[in-house]
Amino acid sequence: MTELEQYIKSYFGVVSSNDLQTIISLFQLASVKKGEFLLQSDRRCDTLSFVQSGLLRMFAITDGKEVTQWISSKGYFATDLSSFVFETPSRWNIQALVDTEIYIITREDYQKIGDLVPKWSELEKLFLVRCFTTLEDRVFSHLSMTAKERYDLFFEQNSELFNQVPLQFIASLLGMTPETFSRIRKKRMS
Amino acid sequence: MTELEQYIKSYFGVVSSNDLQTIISLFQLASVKKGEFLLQSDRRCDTLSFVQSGLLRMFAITDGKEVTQWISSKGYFATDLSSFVFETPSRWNIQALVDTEIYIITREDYQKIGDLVPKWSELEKLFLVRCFTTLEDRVFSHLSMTAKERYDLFFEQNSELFNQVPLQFIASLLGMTPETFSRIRKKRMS
DNA sequence: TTGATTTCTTGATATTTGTCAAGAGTAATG
DNA sequence: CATTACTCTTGACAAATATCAAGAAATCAA
Repeated sequence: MTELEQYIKSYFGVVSSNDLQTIISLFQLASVKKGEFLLQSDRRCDTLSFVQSGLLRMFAITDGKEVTQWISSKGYFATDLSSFVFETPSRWNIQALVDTEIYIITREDYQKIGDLVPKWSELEKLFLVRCFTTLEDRVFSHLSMTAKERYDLFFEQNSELFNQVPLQFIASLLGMTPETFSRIRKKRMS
Repeated sequence: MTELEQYIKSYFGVVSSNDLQTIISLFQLASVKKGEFLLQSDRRCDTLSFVQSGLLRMFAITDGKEVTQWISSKGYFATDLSSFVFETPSRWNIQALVDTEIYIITREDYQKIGDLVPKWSELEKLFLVRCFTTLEDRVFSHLSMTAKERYDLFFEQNSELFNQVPLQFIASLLGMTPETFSRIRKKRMS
């Protein structure tokens, strides 16, 4: 499980070896087949997962159109955070784009971490602030950047996705149509 | 200080009377004159504030242009969360749009809350998840809505700002130019 | 109250992005 | 490997939004 250790560390920071073992023992390795849903909107989200291999897409449907909010690749986590914490209906669907392996934890087991690892609430806080900051940056990109600029920035930071994921989904998460995406891409490749 | 109690409750949820008193005693009432900066970008953000009266604008400057990320009115909080928590240079400026009264707390005093109020870390977590969810919604609005739709939604939720704030700032935080904003507004008013 | 300053509106025009439709390319399945 | 289904690209066109410039309106400060 040494890779899960890395994901935990990368999100939550330094944890003692003992604590790390405690945390990791509460996760289960599981598989999601291509096309399967890890979460459906309007259901309650009872789990949180780290992607070990494969790809998960988080999306919602409005006006009959799918809007991709994020794509989680190896090392990323996936959950509807609001639903996971508040037990409200989920706003997102989470679906596997390819056969995917995940480390998954239930809400009950997640809550145990807090009891077993004294420092946990502090680590969790830092984790949440990082997530918040990432989204702040993302909002900012929509206030201050054009479609081309968002394309370039995303390509810099996530180039590996461009040959693993249907490009229409990347277009959607960047807030543009597949056609616009395709035209920008053409320029960038020539 | 009964209003500060309400802000705390609205963000952090139910707190016992005793704990609330403890928390509130660590905040100071302070004034920020119109035009004054509560925070400058690239400086470290050492405080968190709730607006008691007046208006604070959070913005950044890129390519010589000001981009308004948010406007905090009565009851909202204002800080660069990332800088406040990680002590990194702030990405935002925070400036008073009018003479403003705030309840302010320093990082040191904020950390004391955690020691004095046992439930605090749990409340803080819920607070952060709510903030995260709000930003998720905001990202989603840029992926799935037109300028008109964002205008309408923001007007529904924050109509009081429309006659208190230079409209160019609202335009910016909605991700459109002042001209586009003005034209949409004209249609909506006729 | 009166200038001075800032903010808002409006029109003309340019640019960006979206829509629709068709075809080409690619991958999935039996 | 053949056919079926997706996915991507391209062009023509439409719609949305930005830019620039000028003037009107509102606000501020002396």
